[in-house]
Amino acid sequence: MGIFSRKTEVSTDEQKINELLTRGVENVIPRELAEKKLRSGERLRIYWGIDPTGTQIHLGHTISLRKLKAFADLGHEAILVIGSFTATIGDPTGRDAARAPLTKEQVEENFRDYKRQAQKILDFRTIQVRKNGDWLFPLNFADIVKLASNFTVGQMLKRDMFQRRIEEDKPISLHEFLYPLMVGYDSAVLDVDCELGGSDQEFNMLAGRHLQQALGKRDKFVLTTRLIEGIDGRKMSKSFNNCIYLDDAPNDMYGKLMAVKDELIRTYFECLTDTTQEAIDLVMKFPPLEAKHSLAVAIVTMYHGVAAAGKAKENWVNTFSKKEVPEDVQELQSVGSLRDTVVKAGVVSSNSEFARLILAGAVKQMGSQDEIKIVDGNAPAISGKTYRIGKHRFIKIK
RNA sequence: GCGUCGGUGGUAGAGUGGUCAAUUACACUUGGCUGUAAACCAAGCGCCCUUGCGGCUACGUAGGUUCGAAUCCUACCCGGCGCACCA
Repeated sequence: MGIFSRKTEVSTDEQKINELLTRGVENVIPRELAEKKLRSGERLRIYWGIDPTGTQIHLGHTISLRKLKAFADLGHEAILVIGSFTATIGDPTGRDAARAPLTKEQVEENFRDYKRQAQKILDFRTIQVRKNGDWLFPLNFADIVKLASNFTVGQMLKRDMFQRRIEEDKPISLHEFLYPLMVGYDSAVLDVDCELGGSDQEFNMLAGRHLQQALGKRDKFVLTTRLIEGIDGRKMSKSFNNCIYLDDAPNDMYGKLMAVKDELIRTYFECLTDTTQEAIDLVMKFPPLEAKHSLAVAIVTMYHGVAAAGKAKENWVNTFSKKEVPEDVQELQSVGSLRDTVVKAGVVSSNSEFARLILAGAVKQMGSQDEIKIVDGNAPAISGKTYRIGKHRFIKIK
């Protein structure tokens, strides 16, 4: 632990503590314990666990990442736990049973990639990284039985996800009961004061609190971060395809942020940026379009810098407000007809799909003044011309 | 192990011998209206082409019955529930 210990001053600034426990936060359990610990001036040990499954970090994940950083910034001991063991077990939800166990090398590689993305938020010089395989792999069956004896089936079944699955006659695999055990053991081994996680992890984290108590370790509090909605208002999730990724290019990130529902602007500001409450209140008085521009600029700046954000805004205004051709049009080599060119490049998924788009009047050739609607499905791809398909797809023929 | 119910398109969930490329809802795509969006309205939503009341492939997997099967039969795989088991 060497370099992390000592000489770090722990801040007990009331306002900072308050912000820490409220902004982007879903729940703090138990709240009194959290407040007491944070005010004590003691250096707390806090951790957040991730699965090294090759995740593309999206804005939803950044709430926890940023929270971890906030703890570190206050002078606490922040630990990032990589689920190197859990990743080799398979999908805890049982949904994707065929998920292949990851090898050690894959875990390493995935984490490198994760770190590359997370670095945009975390300063790894002030964050410890631990792998839960270090203490989970050595456990034998007897150890596991002993651990399991700390829980009752009733406790496990209380989890509402299980309740729902029982009601719906959906399967619950036995190993799903072991998952909270593993997660809980992490916090017992690390003997932490606090665990962070998405609110979907609340049950697992509380299992850890229980286990830690049962094993006579520190009294841990749990802080769940909010699950943020994606562009369309549903939970941000890869399966809904409504995520904004840290790896998104500035223009994409900007475009996606502009597509966010108006009602989410304030939430995004509060959970995803450091903009002060007063500034947010001020921005929210703007017309929605402008408020959203502010949001987009703020977030793109965080991950790509001011210059890129400015350019992204300009590009967006040009293409969508002024209906000009975006600067980064995809250029395609013509292979004869427009259909073949565009299908071959994967811009349109199939010939049938292209035919439908033609029928719907979605395919247009851009001119300096007007757009010409293309009605002939066999129209050639004319060199030098730019075509627009629907609202968002632009291609230029070389 | 026995019994029983079930496995359908991105999801939920209809359909129980022909009229089923499969009702419907959500999601998605596109057009209209807008502020880019949302909401709303409309169309589309397996693939292929010589675009036709066209061909091909699809309702867990493999066979079978039939002029014809998502629908019936057989085997297998997977799941729920009940019974049994209580080491």
